[in-house]
Amino acid sequence: MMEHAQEALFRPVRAGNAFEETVERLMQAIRLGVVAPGERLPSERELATRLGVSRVTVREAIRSLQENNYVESRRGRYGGTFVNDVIPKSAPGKEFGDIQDALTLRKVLETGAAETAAGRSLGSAERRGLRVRLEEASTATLAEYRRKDSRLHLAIAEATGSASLTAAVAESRMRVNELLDTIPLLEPNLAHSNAQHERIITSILDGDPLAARQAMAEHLDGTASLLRGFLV
Amino acid sequence: MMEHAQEALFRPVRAGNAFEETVERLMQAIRLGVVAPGERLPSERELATRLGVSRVTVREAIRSLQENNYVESRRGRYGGTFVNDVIPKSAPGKEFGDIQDALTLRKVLETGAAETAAGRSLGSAERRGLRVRLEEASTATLAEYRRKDSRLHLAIAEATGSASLTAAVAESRMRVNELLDTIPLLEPNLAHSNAQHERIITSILDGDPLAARQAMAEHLDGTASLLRGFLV
DNA sequence: CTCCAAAGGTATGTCTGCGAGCCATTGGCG
DNA sequence: CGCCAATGGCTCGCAGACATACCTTTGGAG
Repeated sequence: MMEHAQEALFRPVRAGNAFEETVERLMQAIRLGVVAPGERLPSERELATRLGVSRVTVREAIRSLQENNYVESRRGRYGGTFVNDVIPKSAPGKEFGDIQDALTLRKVLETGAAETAAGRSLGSAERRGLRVRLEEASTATLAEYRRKDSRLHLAIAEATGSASLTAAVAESRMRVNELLDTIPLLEPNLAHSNAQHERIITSILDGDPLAARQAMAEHLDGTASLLRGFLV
Repeated sequence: MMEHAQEALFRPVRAGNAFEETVERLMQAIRLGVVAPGERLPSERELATRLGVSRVTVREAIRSLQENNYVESRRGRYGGTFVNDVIPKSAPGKEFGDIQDALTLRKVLETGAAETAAGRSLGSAERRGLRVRLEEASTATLAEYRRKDSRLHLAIAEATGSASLTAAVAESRMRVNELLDTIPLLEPNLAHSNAQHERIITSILDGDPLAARQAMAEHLDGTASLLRGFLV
């Protein structure tokens, strides 16, 4: 019997209870900037359907976000639940192994995504989308940088055309962002990242898979060593 | 709001109910060969703890496996639930998009795993483990090939030292194996695969990440085009 | 030969989460 | 100005899953 593989297969079947998991998803959407401050979340009924949980559970999750001031709800037609400008909260301490694990998975997923995206023939909408996200990230302030950065990286994952790869990247980024939130974000890092983003997107749009992979790998190694330096 | 990214974030929070998910996990362990025919599953109490479900749920899952003749249970000390020799069941029809999605994710994960494993300094136990799995796969009969093949690929994922990457590979393989079970497995494919496995493992043991990635990519492309040919 | 630890088999009461329905509020449209 | 569609707010009963406890079987150790 393969002892090590069992750890993967016999891990817990549920990430948590439905409520906690729902909170986590909504937090992801907010922290990754998929729903930006001022924008509206899908309606409770729609979220319940899409997340596969009851509306009661969705409401409990939203209530807890309200209590932490992440969102505000308004009733009536054209009402809804709107995202506030939020202060990212810091994560609890992590083990070295966890960090290494998260970074390993991220590198595999994101370099693979960049290579795959570069190897596809992208539609004009996708090409435009990538350029827009790049522009957004490059003009972002320190406060909004993490969110804009995530949007760009998610856009790259989407450009692979694989929904499950996009989901995996989103989850992976969430894990890594928790770690990144605990360390300072400095202007020089930001400028450096922007230059790397530029290379990555250019390589993808030029249809150069190897260059895209290489550029993404360097980009990720930057933040990875930053993380290891600060947290270990 | 990023419409496409929402599809990933707002996907259902639970893969299914606890019972179905538990059945799925046990099936994975059996179909991937992590627990081989004749071997014993962990005890019900242990599975309940590790999977994070109640023993009642574990028992219901095991019962349904018994009814489908995948396992047999024996009472008493040194009893337990033992894996039978099973006939792989065929999967229901899939959409082309699903196939593409599964193959894209698999390629990203497994080429990344091969490269990462080759870039690490492996312990002697890990090196030996890889050689053993390679040997097992190369001497496998047609009937046991899929299982031995999966064991080898999982061993490569484990060699990255990343538990979450291993879990992702296991899940990905499960998806792809469902598809592979619907198409014939031929001797020539098998011989070809063995040669490729040899190259992959040699590259990993030699510490040559690029060669490992390259060899894995070619290996996966082989079955990928086979699949596309048969299923589309 | 006896004991007993460890495994599967069974039963019960509790609680979470779900479904479904209804209420309250709001702002645009006719 | 009144209607009404779409949204959040609320309640109640049911089904699934859980924790816990106890029973039954088995085979090795003493």
